[in-house]
Amino acid sequence: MVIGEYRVSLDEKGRLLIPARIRSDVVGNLLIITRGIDQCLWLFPPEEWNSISEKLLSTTSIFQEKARMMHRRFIAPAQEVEIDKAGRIMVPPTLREYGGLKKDCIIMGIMNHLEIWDDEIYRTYWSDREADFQE
Amino acid sequence: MVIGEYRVSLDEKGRLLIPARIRSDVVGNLLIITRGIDQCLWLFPPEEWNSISEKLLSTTSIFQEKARMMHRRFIAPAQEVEIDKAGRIMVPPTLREYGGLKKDCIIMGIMNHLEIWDDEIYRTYWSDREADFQE
DNA sequence: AGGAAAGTGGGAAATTGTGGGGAAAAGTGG
DNA sequence: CCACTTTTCCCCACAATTTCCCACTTTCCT
Repeated sequence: MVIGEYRVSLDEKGRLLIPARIRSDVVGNLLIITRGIDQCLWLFPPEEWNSISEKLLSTTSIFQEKARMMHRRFIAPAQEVEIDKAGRIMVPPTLREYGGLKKDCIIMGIMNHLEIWDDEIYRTYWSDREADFQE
Repeated sequence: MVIGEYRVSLDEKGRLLIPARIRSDVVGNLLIITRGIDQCLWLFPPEEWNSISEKLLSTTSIFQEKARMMHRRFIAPAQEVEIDKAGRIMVPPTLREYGGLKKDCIIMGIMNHLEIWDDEIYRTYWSDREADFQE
């Protein structure tokens, strides 16, 4: 039950502060981070992630083309990250690259997950869509 | 229960480091490596491999075309590899060639198996698919 | 204004990753 | 069968990264 959108920044060590407002709504200090759709990163609480990944894995086999694709796209890039004592997470390098994260980022809560965007990419996302949104 | 995607590189001796994050989720220090689908290599823990290979072998006979194909494709190329004290495996030359592994590779955990890709080939894999993925 | 909480940065130890030497084993050719 | 080359294995030393921790600054709240 997390909502809100915040401006955050990656430090030189690749750490990203989860704003206190969001943090207080996260249960443990563990999150699963993976690639989202539209060049952003998704963060899930472990239980949420388990139900998603189980769904993806249970019904499918590595001998099916589509299943392999889904596994590679969502399961493989996922990593467990811990919120440190200062309330930061370390964004893994491969995901930092997928998300195109530079320094300035946006983190937002959307009920049962969080999204991290590169600030510039997020702006572009909206400027590309604001037009078709007007109908 | 292995997930994560990491940038790794083959050294001149054909050795490939299994990142510590993945290693800690692998039970013993033995893995079975074989050809995967889509020009990557698959790595299984021994028990997982046993159940897969048994399934492939038990239900089929060498007098069936498809069975012979599966055996030659997955069973025959399989080799046991050991994780050495420095956490590396030695990728057998034939498999290295099959996977098109040059220097820069990607290793990823997909719950009960690992995949190794040549970095460039993996990029191509996605650039070929990103389009149909958008549904 | 003052105290508490939130955010920021960086030092240093511990762990992880990298490369390579050299002995042993395997492969090759006469 | 022996000499020679190549590959593999085992080990160590160094480099890089990560982790852990602490101290300082800024913001928020009363």
